[in-house]
Amino acid sequence: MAVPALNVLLIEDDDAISAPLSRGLAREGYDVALAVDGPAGLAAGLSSKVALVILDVGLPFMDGLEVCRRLRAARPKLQILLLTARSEEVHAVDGLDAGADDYIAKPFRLAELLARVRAAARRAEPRELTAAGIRVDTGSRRAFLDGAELTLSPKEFDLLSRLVADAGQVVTREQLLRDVWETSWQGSSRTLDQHVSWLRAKIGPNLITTVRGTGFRFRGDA
Amino acid sequence: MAVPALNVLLIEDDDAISAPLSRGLAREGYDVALAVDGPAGLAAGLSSKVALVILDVGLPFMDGLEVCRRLRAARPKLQILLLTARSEEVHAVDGLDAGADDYIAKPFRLAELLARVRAAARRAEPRELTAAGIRVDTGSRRAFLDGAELTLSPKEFDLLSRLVADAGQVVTREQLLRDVWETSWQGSSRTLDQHVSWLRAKIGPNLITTVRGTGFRFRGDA
DNA sequence: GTCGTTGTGTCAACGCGGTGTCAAGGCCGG
DNA sequence: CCGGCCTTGACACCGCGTTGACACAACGAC
Repeated sequence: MAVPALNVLLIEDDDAISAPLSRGLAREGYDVALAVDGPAGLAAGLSSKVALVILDVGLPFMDGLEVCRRLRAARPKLQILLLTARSEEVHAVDGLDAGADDYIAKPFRLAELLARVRAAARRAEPRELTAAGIRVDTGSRRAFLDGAELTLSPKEFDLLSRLVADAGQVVTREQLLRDVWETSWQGSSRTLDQHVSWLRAKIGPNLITTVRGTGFRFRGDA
Repeated sequence: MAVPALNVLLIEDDDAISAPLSRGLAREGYDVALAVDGPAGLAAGLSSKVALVILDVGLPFMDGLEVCRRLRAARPKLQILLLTARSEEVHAVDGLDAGADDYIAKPFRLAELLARVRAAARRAEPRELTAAGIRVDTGSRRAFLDGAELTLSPKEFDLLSRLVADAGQVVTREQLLRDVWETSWQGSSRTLDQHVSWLRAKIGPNLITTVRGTGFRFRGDA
């Protein structure tokens, strides 16, 4: 399902936790960045590229709750998932007050955390993507070209969404296969090219440009 | 979101809880009112504008349970969601006895509360849903097509309600099975398709669109 | 420039699987 | 016992994804 390589920021000083976690997240297809103390995490989290933050409450130099509060103040729609050292120590109230969207108590199972992250990621996904005359509405799964609705197959829709989500940037074949096809099999296959071809037939040949040896790029606004 | 500006009343004296909560609710698109003690909450809750109440049991001047009882007596169909200080203190029995529709124990996760609210909102009070010539009155469980009443079976009505509630949006098969059938079994079954087929026979084939591989979408425009 | 190599565009064909619908059967309340 | 209502299996349809084949464009070596 077209999860467009969501940027996740992990703020955690304990390597024993952050290492397996970021590995697991990467395996699920997220783009993971790591910060190891409060101020660094806060700075990184202010970047609009980050859509989801996993935040430990116990951090050097700046309390996690404080980081949470500041992040929330600056970015109301950011998804913040709090890791609490023990469920007793930090009450839900504190987390709520700080503006966290969800929290999970250590020790936690990796699978559960990933499930929570998936849920948060769904909430974080933008409902509408727009670039170069194309509008993609993920809620209704409809796409428009200059206001006129396009009739797209499921895969075509997912592919277009993925490309438009990173409009102006190159999306590699591997990313596309991973996000749209959910297979990391990178055997040579014409499938991807075929779908790109079909898309071009429907939206015109100028919006998707081939980046030879790498992938494709959707036209950034202009 | 799915619910068009549902009026929610939050009765909570602790600012540390009410502040983030009302922020979270507002972010989800609800119209939130706040009352900080029992009598005020009761008064506000009697207004027919309010469709859903989130009620803390520990309140100044009047016990939350008492507020709940009185609200229930006056408005049988009002959705009441109880916040209990700790799961041990107030038993489910008390809450149910007082007439609450759901209750949730502190500490709770914001995401979970919001999910419960969504569920309650879906059940909430004589709501009239309208889209594309269809009018659904969930109070009397009657549906109309261009003013003419439809004769629908219970499941057909539930299905139509669910689709119209998210008119313009794709409702996945999983969501429909969960919300209409309340089973999370996602075994392949033709049941859902059969009901959609029957619905189409009664309201015409153009209002419900199949979104292949995902679910169905009810026509969004008026 | 020419050639060879590698990556890409696209056509056509195939087969799978999601969906629409009929019909049979079961459950339940009147 | 009858009549709605829901479920389920069966079956056909057809949209859709996949794949192989082939032409061709891009690029490097010379």
